[in-house]
Amino acid sequence: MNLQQLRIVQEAVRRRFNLTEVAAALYTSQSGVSKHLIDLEDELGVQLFMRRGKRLTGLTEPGRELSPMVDRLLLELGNIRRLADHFTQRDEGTLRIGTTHTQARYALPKIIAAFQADYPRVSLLLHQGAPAEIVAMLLADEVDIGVATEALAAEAQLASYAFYRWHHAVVVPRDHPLTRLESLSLADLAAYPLVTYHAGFTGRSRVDAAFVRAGLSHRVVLSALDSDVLKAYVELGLGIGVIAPTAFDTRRDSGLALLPADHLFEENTTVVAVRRDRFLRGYARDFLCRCCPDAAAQTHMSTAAMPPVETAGA
Amino acid sequence: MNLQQLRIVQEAVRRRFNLTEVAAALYTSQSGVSKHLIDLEDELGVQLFMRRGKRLTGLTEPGRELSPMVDRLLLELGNIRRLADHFTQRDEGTLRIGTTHTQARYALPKIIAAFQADYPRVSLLLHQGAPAEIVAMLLADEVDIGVATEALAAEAQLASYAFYRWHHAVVVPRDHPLTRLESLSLADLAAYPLVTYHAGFTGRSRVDAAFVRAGLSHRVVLSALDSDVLKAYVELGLGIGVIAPTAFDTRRDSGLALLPADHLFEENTTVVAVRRDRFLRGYARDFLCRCCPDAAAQTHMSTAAMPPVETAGA
DNA sequence: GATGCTTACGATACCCGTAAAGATA
DNA sequence: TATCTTTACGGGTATCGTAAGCATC
Repeated sequence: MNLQQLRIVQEAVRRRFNLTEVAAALYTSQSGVSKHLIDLEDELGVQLFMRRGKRLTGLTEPGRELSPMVDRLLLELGNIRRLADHFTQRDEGTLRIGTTHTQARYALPKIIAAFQADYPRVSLLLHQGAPAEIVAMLLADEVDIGVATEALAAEAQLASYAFYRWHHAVVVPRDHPLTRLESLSLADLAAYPLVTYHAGFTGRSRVDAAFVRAGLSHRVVLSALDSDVLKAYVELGLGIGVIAPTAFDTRRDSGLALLPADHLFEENTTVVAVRRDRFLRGYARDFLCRCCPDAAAQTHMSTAAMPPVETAGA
Repeated sequence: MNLQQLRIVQEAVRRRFNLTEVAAALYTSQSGVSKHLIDLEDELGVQLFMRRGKRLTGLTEPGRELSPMVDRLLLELGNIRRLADHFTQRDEGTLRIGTTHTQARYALPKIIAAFQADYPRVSLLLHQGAPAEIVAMLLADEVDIGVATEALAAEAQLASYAFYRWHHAVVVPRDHPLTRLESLSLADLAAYPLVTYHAGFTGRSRVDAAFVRAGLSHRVVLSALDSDVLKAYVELGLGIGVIAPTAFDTRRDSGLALLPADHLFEENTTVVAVRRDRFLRGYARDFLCRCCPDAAAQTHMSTAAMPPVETAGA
């Protein structure tokens, strides 16, 4: 049994059992890949992959149980590699951030600019996606850090930290009747068609929940996943917008008015999350701390108690 | 980087950096061990071991952080091996149990006999030790299962399950004045010299706590770690015994009388524990379930290993 | 016929063990 | 001096890649 064999198992699962792809991904020959898998199955004495003729089609039951073990083992291998890099190339490397449009466009730029200034030798990679995709990216080790309002905090494998808290706000064309009200009520809003986020994005669930709780029925005439699109349609008069106020720029959005609605919708918390069992390079940890000062405490490091060096032998 | 190098790192830490011993333990040459460590440090670009001249004396800071990662990685490697054995040699192998004298002598025999009858091809290994040693054995992967009343439940890395609950009882010579009392009080006991367990054994802390709480001072004239020794001294008239009632055998201990004292001391729970992140072979899991029926739920298996401790956002 | 897996085979690199040398206590 | 680690060197083996052979779709 060796590490390359385990890497191949993992990659085979990820690539849906196409060994040609696996070989390409691992920069090796597919004949070697094939042999390694057969050797491993031989050594373990268990068939891990189901086959239809020569082609692999899936995992056997032992294979299904083995797969997460392999993942954890290789994750730990990555931790070792990262730990070494952490000490040798202190401020050099890559930081991969998975985030939603709204965060990438409005919440992160300031932090990223400051971070880049302090770590000029770190290249940043922004992977944009839906919250559920960000969770998947974190779990598959495709990004180091995830930022979103939804989905992250619910995943037990992730440690998430509060980035900022906010309430939805209402955006309307500058001359809209709602701008003349002293204070908004949900009933006022329900009278108009709404324009807001897709389900699963940027706190959409909170928006719906508020109306349901008030016994009002609202009509979402258009839902989209990014705030810019929403604002564009509000400007066209399609409906009134319910968006994250971070996404409102007084200067740029001069054709629109932002009406606070803190009292109407439940609070949202945008969080930054990392895989619990993954070692974070120094600069990655710093990035996390810049977003969430209260994350300074954690940092995973040596959580698992060192085996007592002393009582072992004799 | 390869698995052998990591095994060597782990063994070097356990053997306190004596590479000659490491080589012996891993059935290889010490020159190879030395080279592997140097190669690994080269590849990682970090010195892992502190050296005085040529001798290794300890871990550097990177080494200290790396060590637990290596342990987790190799634990996972063991899980893979065990999983394979689980499927190939279903009811064949070894079961290593770490336990205290009292459990080995009185609580386990019946279960072990039944187990052995059902799994004739499994060899059992009883490692006897103090509760703290049992914890160390579990963490160092020297035993599969631990049984004790103390120490186990307090360790976050272990999952422990209630085996049985009990209260301390009093043992006295057959004709002792205490046998004539309707019911015992702590004050009655405090009048005599006591014979009971060592600190850290079989609920000793509960015994002391009871007297302290009652504002009484008790004198332990002899403490020992096994119940048989205690009973012998009680029989000699050295003092009255406070022991686990499991350890009393009406026929064999005919020179003694057992006086219940459920109302005097707090309840103890003897537990069976396993390392959380360790895969249990089928028969090992069965043994656990025979002791603790409510352990049937757990079993680690495909449940993404819960990383130790730390919670964060919500 | 295109794609994908396995087998065969030769070159390379890696790993191990013996032996000798160097360092430490 | 005895113990321990490193370096040197040679033999064996495992790994890898190319190429050919087959199965699947």
